[in-house]
Amino acid sequence: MAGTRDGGNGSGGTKPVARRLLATATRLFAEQGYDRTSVQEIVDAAGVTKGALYHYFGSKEDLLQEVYSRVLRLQQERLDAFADADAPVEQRVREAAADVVVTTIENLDDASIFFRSMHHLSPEKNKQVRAERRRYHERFRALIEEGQRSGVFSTATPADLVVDYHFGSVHHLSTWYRPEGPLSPQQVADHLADLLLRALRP
Amino acid sequence: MAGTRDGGNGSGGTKPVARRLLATATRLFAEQGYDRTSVQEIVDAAGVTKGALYHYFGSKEDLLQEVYSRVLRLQQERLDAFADADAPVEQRVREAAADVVVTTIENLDDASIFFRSMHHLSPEKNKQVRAERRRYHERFRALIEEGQRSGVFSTATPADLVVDYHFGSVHHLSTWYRPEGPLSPQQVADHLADLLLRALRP
DNA sequence: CACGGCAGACTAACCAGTCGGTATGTGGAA
DNA sequence: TTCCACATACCGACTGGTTAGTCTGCCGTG
Repeated sequence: MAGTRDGGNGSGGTKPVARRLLATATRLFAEQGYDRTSVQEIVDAAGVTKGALYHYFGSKEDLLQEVYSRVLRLQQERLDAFADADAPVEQRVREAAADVVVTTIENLDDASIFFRSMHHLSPEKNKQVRAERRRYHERFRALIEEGQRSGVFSTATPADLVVDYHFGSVHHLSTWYRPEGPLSPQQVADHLADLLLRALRP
Repeated sequence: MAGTRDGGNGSGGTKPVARRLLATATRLFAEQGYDRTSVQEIVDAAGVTKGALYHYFGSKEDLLQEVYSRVLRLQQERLDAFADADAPVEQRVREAAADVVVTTIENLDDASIFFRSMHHLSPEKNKQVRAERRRYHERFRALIEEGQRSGVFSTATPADLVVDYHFGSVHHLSTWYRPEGPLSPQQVADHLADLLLRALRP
């Protein structure tokens, strides 16, 4: 039934038109929100028609989910790499905390869609996204707990709350960060990671 | 032209029906999002008809703006009170930081609407809301800067970023906080304020 | 009787998704 | 080489359904 439809598969060879459609949709969703963006607008901006869009994607919602899974995959991979590295906990946390800030800023459109439009997904897809998000959260929490057990981090705050505290600031980036501002992504990331580490000092 | 329309004025004597409509709309917007909630749903849930709603409000968007201005008014008042108090900076920051967490949790519906649906407002109204938010932000920043100047807070991070860091976590509350969870609003608030203060230690 | 408060049918606009049709490309048989 | 069969890629008019907002009129109260 799916024909050439591009479900939500791995990475590899997506067709140029499909890629352009997804990129255009991402931009428009970020600018105007999911509900305020019509399928017609997307195909017009991408220079094709509805026939093309529905040839590659099953529904408007599928476009949204594609954005999510791309972001989640990317960030999970990066977190795993930093967490598994061979370095002191303190440094691994700092690098992971800073990295998620940089990649979030570099994909600010995806991020703002992610945090603003998740509730537009159908219950099943929403559940799936939440599960992936939890996996990410747990991985980060484990890292904090490791530091707390080994005594380099304070145990004054439950690790769960610490993670939510930091990801709050990441979440918030799309609200206030502007590329034309005075701070580079890396500078912002270093500051935010520093705040986290300072808060965790015993 | 406005007749009995309730623009977006002060506090005082709003009619019961108008209050019920606003409360119902707030709940539905928080549950389903602004765009996914039809005016028909709101009036059905409130036990009236469209005639009543458009008698008291000029448009669906006006309902949204009412939610915003109520929250902003409340939080600005409280921040001013804490900031103007006669106490050491450290304590004033701690109390203000904790208070905004408590009041956000106590009005979690308003908060999630606020952070998720601001982009649904028309440009003018959006601008107005942003201006009020900036006022709030600046007040908080001034407090941090005062502490930095007097040496009780580290100057390692620009005050602006510190404010965004903390409000990120406040913003984020509506994503993860659940009333049935293990922590009371006050406990969460104390933890988050503590994290902020610990991060600011010189 | 005048008017605020509200009912509810109505309208004009819009939108996601469908579907029959067309163009382009590819591989194999004659 | 020519021609046919078939699939992929895409077009765009159309449909069924929904929505915000309007408008006419009723009804109880002062």
